[in-house]
Amino acid sequence: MFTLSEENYLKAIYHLELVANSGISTNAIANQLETKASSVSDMIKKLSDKEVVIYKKYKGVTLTNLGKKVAANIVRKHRLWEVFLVEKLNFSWDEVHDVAEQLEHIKSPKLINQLDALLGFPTQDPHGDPIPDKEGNINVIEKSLLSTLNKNESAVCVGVNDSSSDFLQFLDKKGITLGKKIVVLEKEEFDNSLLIKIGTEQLSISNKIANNLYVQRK
Amino acid sequence: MFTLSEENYLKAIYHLELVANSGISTNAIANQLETKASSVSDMIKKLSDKEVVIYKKYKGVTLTNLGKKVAANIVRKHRLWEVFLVEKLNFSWDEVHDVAEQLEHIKSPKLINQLDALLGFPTQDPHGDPIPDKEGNINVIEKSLLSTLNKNESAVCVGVNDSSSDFLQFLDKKGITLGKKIVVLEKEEFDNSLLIKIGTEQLSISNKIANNLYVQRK
DNA sequence: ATTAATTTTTAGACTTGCCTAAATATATTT
DNA sequence: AAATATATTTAGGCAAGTCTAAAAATTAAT
Repeated sequence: MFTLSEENYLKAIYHLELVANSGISTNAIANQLETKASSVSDMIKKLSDKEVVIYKKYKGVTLTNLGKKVAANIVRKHRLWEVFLVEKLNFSWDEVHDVAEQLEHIKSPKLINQLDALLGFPTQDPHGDPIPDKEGNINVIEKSLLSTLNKNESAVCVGVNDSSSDFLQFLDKKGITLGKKIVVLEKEEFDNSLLIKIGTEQLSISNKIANNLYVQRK
Repeated sequence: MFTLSEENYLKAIYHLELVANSGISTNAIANQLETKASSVSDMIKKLSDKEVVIYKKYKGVTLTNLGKKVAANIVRKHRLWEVFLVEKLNFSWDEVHDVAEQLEHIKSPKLINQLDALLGFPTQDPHGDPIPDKEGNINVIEKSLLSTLNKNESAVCVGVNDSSSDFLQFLDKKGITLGKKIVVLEKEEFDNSLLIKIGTEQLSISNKIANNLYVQRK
């Protein structure tokens, strides 16, 4: 069994490994968890004793298969709860993260299995992120950043890279929701902004926005 | 804001106050929480500093109005989650306690309000216990222990005094559920056991059982 | 290939919440 | 009312998880 703190470390390492190619540094974890490298060093020893990470001093850390499974299960719970909050309790997608952050630590296999069933076995959370199955496997869908599209290409919104309230509320305000079709009408060389058609609307989208919105080419 | 441990102490004191008439002793709390009196002494000082209990050394402890409100809110959350587990996730009434014990500590007013609405604003949990409202008020219903009924009296099951799995599963096995009508056919002087009619069945009920089942006289 | 800069680890301390053992206060007997 | 028993508090210590500051290792730069 893992403490709340251990679970948070495992989750952080799990997320960092998805984008990293080598071992995860103490500093990277400290940064992710808003804590200090010295605290991370301490905790990594405990996790290493529990055989969920491989740790060589000064060489960064890697999840073991067990560690990956434990971490994926926490992510699974987090994302299922997010779906629950949106689908059943009328939360909007910018309100779910903090609550799911608490709910993900509830320990009850039956609870999470029944929740999964209640929600109809969803495969994605409200932000388009994949929900790991019971074994921790995720179904990776092909997606690209909106910023990589060329003029006249069309695509469908499938996810966000930034889940901050500010960004999500901005998308709401502009009527950009998952599943919506986008066509790139113009691509401005100067500032890499895009003119897009979304529904019947035309919108100008800054590069920063386009770098945080995932689409699937159509 | 209160820590998990502080919340558990407040809840324990709240439950003890419901059946006590004077201040709650250190030992009573220690007993309820399966901890030591010395630990309770420590914690009570913290709770006193936070103005949720009144504490005079050696004189027991009492919840302040703030303390009552905080405690009632935890109980509210616990019982709403129990309803959720039974109504939405197909838990049986003997499986809900431990999970609700975790869920009651989740901090999100919106979550609990929306959950309340999803469940249709229930006033009782699966064991017949009242769910405090947002202000901490509870709707006390008139109820008696089955053991207090006399021969030929009839009543309806409305709650349990013991929520242990063993007892609840026993009731399931005998087909005794909340809402069922009971008639006392015989009362045995020797061992205080009862012969009751429940539905079309006749059942012999020991005094211990009758002392743990609440009914409403009809 | 040394030196300098950065990263990581260690050492020591702090807080929370718990414990045991001892001291003190209250309650109960006689 | 003194003596005994019980309840409560205090004192000191321990584990988890964090921190700061210093030491050690690694990486980068000259």
